[in-house]
Amino acid sequence: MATIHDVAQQAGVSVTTVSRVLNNRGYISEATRKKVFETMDALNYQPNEIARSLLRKQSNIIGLIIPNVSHPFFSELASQVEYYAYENGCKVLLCNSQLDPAKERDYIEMLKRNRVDGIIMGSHTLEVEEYVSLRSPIVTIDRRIGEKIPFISSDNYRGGVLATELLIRKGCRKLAHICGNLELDLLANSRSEGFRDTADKHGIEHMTIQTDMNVFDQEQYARIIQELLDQHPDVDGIFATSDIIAAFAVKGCVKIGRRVPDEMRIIGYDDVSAAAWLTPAITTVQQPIAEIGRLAVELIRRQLDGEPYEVDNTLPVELIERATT
Amino acid sequence: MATIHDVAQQAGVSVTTVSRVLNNRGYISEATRKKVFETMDALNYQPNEIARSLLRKQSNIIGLIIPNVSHPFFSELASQVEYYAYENGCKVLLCNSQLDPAKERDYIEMLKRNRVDGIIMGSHTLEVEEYVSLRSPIVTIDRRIGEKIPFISSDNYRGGVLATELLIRKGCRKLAHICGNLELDLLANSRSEGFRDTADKHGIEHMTIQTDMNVFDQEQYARIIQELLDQHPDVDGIFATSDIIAAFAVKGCVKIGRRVPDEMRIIGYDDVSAAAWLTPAITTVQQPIAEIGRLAVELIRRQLDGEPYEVDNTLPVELIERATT
DNA sequence: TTGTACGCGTTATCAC
DNA sequence: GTGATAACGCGTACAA
Repeated sequence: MATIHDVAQQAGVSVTTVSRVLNNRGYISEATRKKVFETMDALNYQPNEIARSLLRKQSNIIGLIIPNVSHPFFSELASQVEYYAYENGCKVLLCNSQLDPAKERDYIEMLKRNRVDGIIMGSHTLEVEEYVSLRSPIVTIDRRIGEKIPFISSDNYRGGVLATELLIRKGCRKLAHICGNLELDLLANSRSEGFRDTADKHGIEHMTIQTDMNVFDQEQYARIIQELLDQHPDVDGIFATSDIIAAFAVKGCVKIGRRVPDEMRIIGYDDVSAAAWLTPAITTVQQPIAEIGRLAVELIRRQLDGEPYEVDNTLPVELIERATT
Repeated sequence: MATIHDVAQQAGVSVTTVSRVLNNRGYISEATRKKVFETMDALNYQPNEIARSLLRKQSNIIGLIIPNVSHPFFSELASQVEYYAYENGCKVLLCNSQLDPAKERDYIEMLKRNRVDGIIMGSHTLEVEEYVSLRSPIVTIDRRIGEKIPFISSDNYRGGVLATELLIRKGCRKLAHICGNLELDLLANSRSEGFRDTADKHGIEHMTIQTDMNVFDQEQYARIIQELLDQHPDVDGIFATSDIIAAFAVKGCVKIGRRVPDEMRIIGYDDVSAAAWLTPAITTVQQPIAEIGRLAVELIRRQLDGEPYEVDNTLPVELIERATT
């Protein structure tokens, strides 16, 4: 692959001149500029970004660490992050932690060694201390890990309240809430609090079921739903912490002939696109995924540029009523 | 951030020595090795991969260009690619082309400038010539672009045959096939041939509907289905080119009271995980997504290492019968 | 308007 | 066993 020297030699100028036309800096005569451009594409020259990065001490790469892109919520988030990163001239390095602390740690170190501009953390299996040691700009999604480290999350508590109130308003008498593993220190856990508080306030019987820490374990979802329907036949309303789990709840009901929404009302969380095209379409609490992605990239950039930024970025949620309630 | 010089100075040795312990090369006394290691984590030293890459002329980065990760098929593919890349000590750069030729071209050039180890092309909006010019190892998914460039695809023709035969066997009298835009030069187009040939062979009436070139345009899917059901009420079997489109077909039927599978049989393609947890679960032609991802990474590595490799990697498909047939 | 020389952080080569 | 030094490809003072 041709280097800047090759171009310079071929064009009969110095490397400085080539560099100048490349970066459009300083004064150069129209003649040399043209000649340089010509030899550049004659040689099919592509400037070596690695050398540039080394010099500038910036890679223009953003690391995105999430449990797994194959989960609809994270795939949509990744899509948005990529979109806004591209708009800002950045590249996205995709890291699936699988919620494995070793892999997450490994990825963090890899990103540091590669001098990424910043890290968007959507996976949180490590202790807070491990993150603060890294100096590079960081943004967390759905977890607070320090006084000055910006985090983005939807208004989880309010989401829990909205969902629960809807179920109660629709006449549910006994509620179940299926959430992620509460051992993980996530802001999403507030959904459970919102659920509990609201049910208590209305004097409605309720229960909460945690999933394991595995990523997106569909068999587990099916099993949990089945056990719930089996052991608590009087439950007539479910608030699931994701649309996928809600979909499994629907499936479990259909399987045993429980009619949705007449005999069982179900509500999810996230509003991934699947929630809309499922049959029946799932009532859900919408997170503003595009805004989360946009903000994540912006917060990295702001830290990089030394601009002021908000630490607490709690975004509003919206209840989307569809066919399962 | 500390450099190798800082470590050397602090430890009272030369940079060469530090480099040696870092890479475990040559002979070094146990004493110095220990001392170097100590100062390394005292300074929280992380070797600069960018400098390494510059020297080695290898970045250990694989570029993955796909239409959009938010599409379930590509999100699952991306997940697998990341999995196997990680196993091979590689990183994955995520590039969504949005099926926009300008963005795809832009990403290709970016990847070249960043001297990636190889490119996995899952988006194909450009002419063949534009790909062959890049020297770096490349693997295409679902498109053949040259005699020596390896491609991976499922056995699309056979998938089309299997799906169509099933519909016919189940008693369908008039079939509709919804495929992607046939302007795109994709091997997936063979599914349509398999469909047509099989229907012809059995003397079954059939029609084919193309979608636009937009990525994952859900409103379009809904519209196409509605028009189909509206204008061709006698169609009683649909072969969709993706599970998502199949899901929209189910939704459209439910909406107008057409019972699935009694009055309308529907079959998708891919077998993304959603196909299993949808209600009803979707009958589909399974692509071996994990194997595609594994192979893609391996083919990059083989080209890099100068090992022999297969050009035609057509993988077997499997018909998965579920509730929509 | 253009060229020379140095440094970015590493590793490989050769010398001691 | 260990240390100087020259690359890798580029950008930028500084000089001309």
